[in-house]
Amino acid sequence: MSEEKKQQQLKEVCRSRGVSLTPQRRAIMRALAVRGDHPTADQLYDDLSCQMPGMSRTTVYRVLETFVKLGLVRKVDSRASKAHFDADVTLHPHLVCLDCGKVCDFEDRDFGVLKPPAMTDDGFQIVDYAVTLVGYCRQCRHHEKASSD
Amino acid sequence: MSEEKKQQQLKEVCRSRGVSLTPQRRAIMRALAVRGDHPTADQLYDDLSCQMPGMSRTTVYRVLETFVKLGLVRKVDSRASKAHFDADVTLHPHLVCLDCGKVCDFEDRDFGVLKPPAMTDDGFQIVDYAVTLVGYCRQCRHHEKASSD
DNA sequence: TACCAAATGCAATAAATTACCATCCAACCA
DNA sequence: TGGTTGGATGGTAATTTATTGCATTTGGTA
Repeated sequence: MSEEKKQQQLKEVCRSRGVSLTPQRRAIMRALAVRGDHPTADQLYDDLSCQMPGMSRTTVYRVLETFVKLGLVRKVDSRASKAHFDADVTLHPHLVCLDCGKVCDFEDRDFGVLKPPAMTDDGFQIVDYAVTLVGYCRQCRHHEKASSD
Repeated sequence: MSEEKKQQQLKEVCRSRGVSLTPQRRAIMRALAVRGDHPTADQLYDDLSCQMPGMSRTTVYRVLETFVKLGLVRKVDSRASKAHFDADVTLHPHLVCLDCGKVCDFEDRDFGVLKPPAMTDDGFQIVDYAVTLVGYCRQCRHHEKASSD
């Protein structure tokens, strides 16, 4: 989805759910939507603090959480202990680099399309799933070569 | 794999890789292997500090990391920002509860068996993958009912 | 049994996230 | 258009999770 469409979606969802459409929320959505990778809250804060001086780190964390609740943004699991965010909420597999922690999309969107049951025998209700491919991005493989034993 | 077999494996790997088989390592492996869910380092520390007074939190973190490096334990991604550990290193899908953060095994081990390419067009080298089913465990669904609107 | 490198325990530190609260402003209404 | 108000923000402090430095202890081996 384009950045403009995402802004449109943000506007509609804010209106229909009765939450304020603040400049910060617009800026955070823009910053997230224009990135091809899937940044952490802190990476977004770094991007934003230049463009919008006074933007608070707390606000970035808070707004992202709000977006997740509103279904505008998806939280992506990575192997590192920080949350990554994705403006594309449709189900698709991700690549995670074990070296630099970068998270990006796997091109083949039909890969790993599954039909999990709505409920397990144990009574665990399944509402979503994620397929994560783990390895080493091109950049890190190149560094690796230089320093490998 | 049973807890005894896991201890056996630990012994063999320690010997072959030249690392010490300490009481702490045995205790941490036992504590992990006997749990059906996949605890965090801190949960294991809580379990262990009762049985083995003097056991240090640092040691738990450090030993788990060592086990991962030795291939004895797998680190499991969850939606929460903490690492979970699994003594079963074979590839299998996990269930993650959005409410309590608990991570456990999905019974159907053939579910989500994929064959990712070794390399993407972008030059990302794939070495592993994970399938994570997300939802609400039975316990949390019951609590939910009581407090739902 | 004695040695030594590796492992441990403790304390301090770092990184990521959340809580708190005074101030501010987007949305709504007259 | 100006006033009102409840939700949102910014800054700091606190919390949670994880890591590091260093002195002490100990498993493995001669």
